[in-house]
Amino acid sequence: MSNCRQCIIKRFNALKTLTNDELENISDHKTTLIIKKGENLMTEGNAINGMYCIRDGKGKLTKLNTNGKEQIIKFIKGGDILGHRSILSEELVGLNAIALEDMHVCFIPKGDILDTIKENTQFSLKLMKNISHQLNEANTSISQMAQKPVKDRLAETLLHLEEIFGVDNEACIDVILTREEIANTIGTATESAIRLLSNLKKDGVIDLIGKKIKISNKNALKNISEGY
Amino acid sequence: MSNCRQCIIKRFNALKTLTNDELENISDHKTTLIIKKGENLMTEGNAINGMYCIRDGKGKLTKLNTNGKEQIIKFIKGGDILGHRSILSEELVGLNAIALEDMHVCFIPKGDILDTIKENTQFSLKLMKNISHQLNEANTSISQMAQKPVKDRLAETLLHLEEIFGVDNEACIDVILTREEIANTIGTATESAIRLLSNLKKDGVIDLIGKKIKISNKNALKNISEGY
DNA sequence: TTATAAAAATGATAAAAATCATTTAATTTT
DNA sequence: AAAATTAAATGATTTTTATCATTTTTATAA
Repeated sequence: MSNCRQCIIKRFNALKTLTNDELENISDHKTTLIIKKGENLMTEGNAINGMYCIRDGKGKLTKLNTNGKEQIIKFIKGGDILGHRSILSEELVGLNAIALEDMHVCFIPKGDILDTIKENTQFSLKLMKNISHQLNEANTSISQMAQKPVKDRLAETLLHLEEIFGVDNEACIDVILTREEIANTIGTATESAIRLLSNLKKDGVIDLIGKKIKISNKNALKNISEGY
Repeated sequence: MSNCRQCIIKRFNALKTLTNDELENISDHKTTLIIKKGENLMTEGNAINGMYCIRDGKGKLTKLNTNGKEQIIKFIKGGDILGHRSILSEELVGLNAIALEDMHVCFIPKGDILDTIKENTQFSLKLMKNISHQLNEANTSISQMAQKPVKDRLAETLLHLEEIFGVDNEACIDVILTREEIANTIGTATESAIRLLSNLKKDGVIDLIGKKIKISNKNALKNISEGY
């Protein structure tokens, strides 16, 4: 089992503020797990007794609506932390975390997280910064969901996906999503998402190579996302 | 100028964790201000150098969309704190805070907040809890905006408004909003909001008394908000 | 109080988006 | 590799929601 001190993924999150002693302690208590594609790491409505740190793999955070439809709230990848929101608010988990591909994840017990918060102000501040930033993003999302038409939201989402996951060696957005998942991200019907993707392709703004999407005219896409 | 130790509004927020010494210190540094109806307490995109604690008065947190439309993200009232998200994430203010009626507000400089975070773990934890809770609410909001029809969102919003602001002596929701503001909360056109309110009245679910709204059949409204 | 402006209400119409139905293509399974 | 399943694409249609136009009501100012 690997040691947290050697782990380089932590430099992307609040765990980078930990002292060597704190890291040793967490190393001793952490467990590592493999989440296979399609499996749940966290489930909405459940209690949680620790925080997850994603080592690698991509995933989605979703919410199940009353009508049974999935809403994708956020995408996750290596370096992201999960579960801290629930621990800090002392509420049940609010979102499902589902692997889009096999993931390697470390689990750190709640007690260690709370102890570290009490001892290490820098860690506290980084956690707060993380959640505060997420809150700001969520507020922006609400506004866009409420006021932008579906086409604009699709453009926005494609730009966002490229920003998060980067591009592969063929310049395609480096994540594989079904059309349904894209629809569930922008909050529309699958057929509408498919149609709008086809239109963007016809207009030369994107390229569709199987399930992969390549942004071929980023400026045009930005304009569309802003309603032009 | 009043003293924070005597202030009872703080029992509704993170400031209740402060020691007497900390309260004295903040009392010395705080300023009190009156925000008249319609005025801004915070403005989107601005820097902020402190945290606000609302003593009384009601307000709205809004975001201006690219098309110039206002989206109401959240309602605020006495006991709520503002600006801490921006301080903690070290980002610009994300929302406008606008008074719906005259407000009394205290301003606490950023330095005092950050000092207190470092000294008082309970205060830190309460702040984190506050933001974590807000993040959870925001995520729920995204999901509902994306997937619920306008009618359901209106029902949801009316229930939410009653929960936040309570009712007056005539059992009306105790806040005065224009139809446009209601529309900007649920993310629809003003005319649509008006029409749906009229329908709810016709169906005997609510009562419209001038600008005041009375929920006359809460169960029916709950069912509507859940899509039945 | 009357004039003026702003907000609310309502009808008619247009645009956006969802749903249903079917076909085509891509994956999986046998 | 063929069959079966699932996902993607596309057309036709309906539903939802927005926009435009106008009237009525309410609030504000002269």
